[in-house]
Amino acid sequence: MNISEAARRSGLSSKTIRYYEGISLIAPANRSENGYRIYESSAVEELKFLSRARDVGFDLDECRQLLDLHRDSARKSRHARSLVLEKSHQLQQRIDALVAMQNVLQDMASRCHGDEGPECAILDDLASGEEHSR
Amino acid sequence: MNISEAARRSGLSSKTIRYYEGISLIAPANRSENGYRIYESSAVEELKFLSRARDVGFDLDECRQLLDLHRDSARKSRHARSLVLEKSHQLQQRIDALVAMQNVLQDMASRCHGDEGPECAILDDLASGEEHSR
DNA sequence: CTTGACCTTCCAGCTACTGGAAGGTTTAGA
DNA sequence: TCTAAACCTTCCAGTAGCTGGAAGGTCAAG
Repeated sequence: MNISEAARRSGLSSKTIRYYEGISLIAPANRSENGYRIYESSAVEELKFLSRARDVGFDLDECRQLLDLHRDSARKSRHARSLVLEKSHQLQQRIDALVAMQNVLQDMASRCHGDEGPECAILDDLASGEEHSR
Repeated sequence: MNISEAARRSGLSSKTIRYYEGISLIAPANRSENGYRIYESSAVEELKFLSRARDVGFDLDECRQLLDLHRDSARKSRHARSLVLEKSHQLQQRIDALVAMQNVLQDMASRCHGDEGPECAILDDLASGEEHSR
């Protein structure tokens, strides 16, 4: 199949597939006579794997490691597990940070009249660096 | 004061301050005879404002709008409020997405032995695209 | 007079793509 | 048979928000 069909089946864009090939995340696709890339369903499986790994938050370097494990029949599952736990921890930290930001925003909004006047708790807060009661 | 002192007081790096000047987020600093940038405390206040706005999740374009409002004595507080509510909404969406990812990771990790063997629920999930219980 | 800590400008690189230009190929239809 | 649409190719540039580093000027202390 051509690249657009592989894209459709994998959930990635054609651009992304070429990009992944460019950075050697996947093996170079075979080419047909006219120079078009050809994909087997096994290649599409790898693309799907990548798409899912990206979806749950892994960066491309981590995807590379996961793909290596996926391909390695002598792998040890603790390697995959440790990648997942580490990523889960990172996500939790990002979530905590975002929630903290959101609390500040909500607090600001709750104290701002939001009317036609210039008085504004939000701008005052940003200007003064006032502490917020969580 | 010199740039490093302004950096120390504002919580930004010298590099970042120069960058903000480069993209015209702040006015060009006056220069002393030797060409060094000089900062008044009023400039430091603007830098602090930016630092805080970045901290709660605003991107540089939004910071620019907030700074414009901050400087405008005829501003309307509903403009600031609407920026905050919109940002809050965006943060909530990002949080929801990250939480969903984290749930998937936790589920994967819970079903993976994480031992010396090759059998691995994580890699199987990524390979198969299996649905996860929430 | 040297050392170290500042300062300057400018250029490159980071992530993970995406958009677009310029051009070749294929296929369906008038 | 011509043409238009819809593919495909490569390559280059841009995105956000800095950060690192090179090459060089300045300044204060010892």
